[in-house]
Amino acid sequence: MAVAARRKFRREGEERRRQDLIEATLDCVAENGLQGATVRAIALRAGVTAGLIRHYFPGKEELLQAAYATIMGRMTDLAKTALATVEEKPRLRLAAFVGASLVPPVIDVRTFSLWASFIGRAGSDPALGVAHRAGYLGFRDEVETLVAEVFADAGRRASEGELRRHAIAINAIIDGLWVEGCLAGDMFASGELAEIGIGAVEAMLGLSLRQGEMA
Amino acid sequence: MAVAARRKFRREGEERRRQDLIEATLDCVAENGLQGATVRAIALRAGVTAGLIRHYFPGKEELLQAAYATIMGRMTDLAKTALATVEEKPRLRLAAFVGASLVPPVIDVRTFSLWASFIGRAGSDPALGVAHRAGYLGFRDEVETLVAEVFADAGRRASEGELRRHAIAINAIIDGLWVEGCLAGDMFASGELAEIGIGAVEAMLGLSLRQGEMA
DNA sequence: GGCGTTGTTATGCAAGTGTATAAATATTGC
DNA sequence: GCAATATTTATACACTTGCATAACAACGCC
Repeated sequence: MAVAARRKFRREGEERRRQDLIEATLDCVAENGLQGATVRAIALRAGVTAGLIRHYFPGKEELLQAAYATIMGRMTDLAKTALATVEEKPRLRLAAFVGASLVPPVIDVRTFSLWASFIGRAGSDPALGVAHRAGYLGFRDEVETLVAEVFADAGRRASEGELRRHAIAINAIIDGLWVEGCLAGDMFASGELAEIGIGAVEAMLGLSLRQGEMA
Repeated sequence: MAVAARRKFRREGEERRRQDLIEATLDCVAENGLQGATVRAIALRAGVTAGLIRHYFPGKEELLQAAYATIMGRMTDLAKTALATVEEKPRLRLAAFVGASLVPPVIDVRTFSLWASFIGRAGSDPALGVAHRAGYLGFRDEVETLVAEVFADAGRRASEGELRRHAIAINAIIDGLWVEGCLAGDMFASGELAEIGIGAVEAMLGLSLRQGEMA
């Protein structure tokens, strides 16, 4: 008798399974928004059955939080990688940072979809709002430090307020170009956004940031 | 006998009801994302029962599309209002436009929530992607025209490529500051973002845009 | 190689989903 | 007032959702 055979399976390490489930969740959210992230869809994509989710997470809510933490961490890491350039001179480092923020893998539709899906609820979900602020401020502080170094290197002085405003504006330029690059990357030539971003920052600071034309 | 009384109701004009339903939908989406926009939640907020939705829309999908079209139109209108300043001189008009884009009602958490909720699916939903592009390009063209007028007014010449790059960068500055203002408006003093935005655009164009200090 | 542990599947359930349909009543024209 | 109309409510249905539970089987240990 062909009785419905029970599905074969392998036991995976706990960390591996958790990671797989989180990754599957991110895939679902990226493709169909939070609505698409049902336990069954997630399980299907992770290659397990739905019930297993509750073996690794208290509930779907916690899985989503873990997924959000993961994507936030990943974005932060990307930003840090962009910051950790090998360049020595502050001006080159700033240029490298801006440029790296405006090409793949930072420019990425999937990441953008995830960001938008989660951040859309930052207005109503306090936890999300707080997380965004923390990430943004950390990021902006780094930019501000970088700008301060650039100014020092160029022998220019700037007040705290000026540094703050510059950091806010540079952040905004990067964010704005990032959104456009993610949403409609094909409208721009390869490297064009990076070029525009660096040019804009140069103009804003009144300094050349590239080698060969440095004052 | 206290038999369950049927609910009283009033007949509203067709257009009014449609608008109410759309507005209720936007409220639901803004507060709890697309997930929160269930027919019952929408109906409750609109003060009607769920079945009525299907009397005005073929299905929930169409209601959501109508809601998206509404918010897009509203954002476009706000942008147009910001563009339609009374200023005569191109430089003042550009400054007024940038400034108006960075204060309420353009800066608004609810609008941002709606934008993020819908745009998150622009990567997977072609219709959304196309709509975004159209809106963005229209917007950018306006900025480009404005920049061209500013240059002409200042007696400066710029190639098509330069104009394009300036428009892209100015757009990005506005968008980036807009996002921050919406997400964490309380981190900035009133009018600070507008000030930063105008200052950044001035630096990028190498021109003063305000009265009294014009070259 | 048998056996306990527990990761995993399978099944079931109550609540919520969008939609279809019929009944009821507010409104209009006479 | 009264009948006709179609807006609105009420109810039902099939399906999906997250979660609970029990059966099962893969792996480690002796």
